[in-house]
Amino acid sequence: MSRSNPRVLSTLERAGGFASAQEVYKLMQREGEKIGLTTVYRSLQSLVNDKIVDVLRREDGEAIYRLCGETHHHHLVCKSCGQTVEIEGGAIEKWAKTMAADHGFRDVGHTAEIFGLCAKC
Amino acid sequence: MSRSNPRVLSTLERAGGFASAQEVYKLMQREGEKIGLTTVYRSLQSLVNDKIVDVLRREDGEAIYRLCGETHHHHLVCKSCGQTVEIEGGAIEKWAKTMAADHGFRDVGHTAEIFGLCAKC
DNA sequence: ATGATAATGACAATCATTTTCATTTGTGGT
DNA sequence: ACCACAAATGAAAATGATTGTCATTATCAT
Repeated sequence: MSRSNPRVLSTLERAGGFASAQEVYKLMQREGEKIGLTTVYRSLQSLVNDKIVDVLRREDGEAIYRLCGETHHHHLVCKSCGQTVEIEGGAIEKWAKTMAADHGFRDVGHTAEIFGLCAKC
Repeated sequence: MSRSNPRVLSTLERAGGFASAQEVYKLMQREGEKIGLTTVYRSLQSLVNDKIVDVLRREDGEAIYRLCGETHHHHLVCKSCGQTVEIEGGAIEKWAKTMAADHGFRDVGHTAEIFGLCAKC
C-alpha cells in the first residue's frame, strides 16, 4: 500500500526527533519541500506501524511523533519543565499481561506514564 | 464563574467513574436528562480544576475523565464495548516509586491503563 | 510504449472541543 | 411581589486535528 516518504522521517529527525504532524508539515513547507499534509500523515502512520516512531499525546490531545528504539518504553515527565526521561517498563509488561489473562482480555496494549517534579524544578 | 452541574458528576460515577465527555452526554440523554453538551464540558472542566476528577487520553486522543477517589486503582478497558474492570495495581505503585526515586523526581503521580478486547468481543 | 500498481495531494468530511451569544434561572435587596 | 444583576445554560457556529475520497502522477516490469 503506502510506504513512508523518506523526507518525512528525515524532517522528524531534524526537528529533534519530536514533533506533531502539523509541525513536520510546516517545517517542510518552510524548507521549500513540496509535499501535501495528507502524505505527511500517511508517512508518519506508516512509520508508527513499522515501529520506527512512537506516538504520544500532548495535553491538548494533539499527537506527537518521535523516533524510538526497538524497545517499548515508558516515560517519566516533569510537570513543570516538561523534561522527559525514558524508563524501563518490564514490570509493567508483566503486570499488563497477567491482568489481561486473569480477566479474559486479549489483544491488549497499555499506557503507563509517571509525572512529577524533576530534581531542578 | 461556572460551577459543576451535580448531575454530571453523578452520571460519571454511574458510568463506573470513567468516561469521555461525549459518553457522559449521551448517557444523560438516554436517561432523559435535559442538558447541553456545552454544560457537560464545562462541568467536567470545573471538576478537573477542583481536582475531583482526573483527565487522561484515549489512544485516539479523546479526553476521558475519571473520578480520582481515595483508593487509587487502574482499569482494564475493552476497546470495542467499553466494559471496564477495576484491577489491582500494587506492582505499578512500586514501579512508579522506584523509577521516580532513581531519577530524582518527587511529588509523583502516574497513570496506567490497559486496553484490549474482552472475552465477549 | 502499455498496463498494473502504488504514491501523491487538493479538497471535503468527520469528530471532539471551544467560543459566542442570546436566553433563562437564581439570588438578594427593596 | 418586583426588580436588577450575576451566574448558568445551551444552540449554533467556529476551530483545529485527523481521515476519507478520488482523480492525477510516478514507477516499474513486461
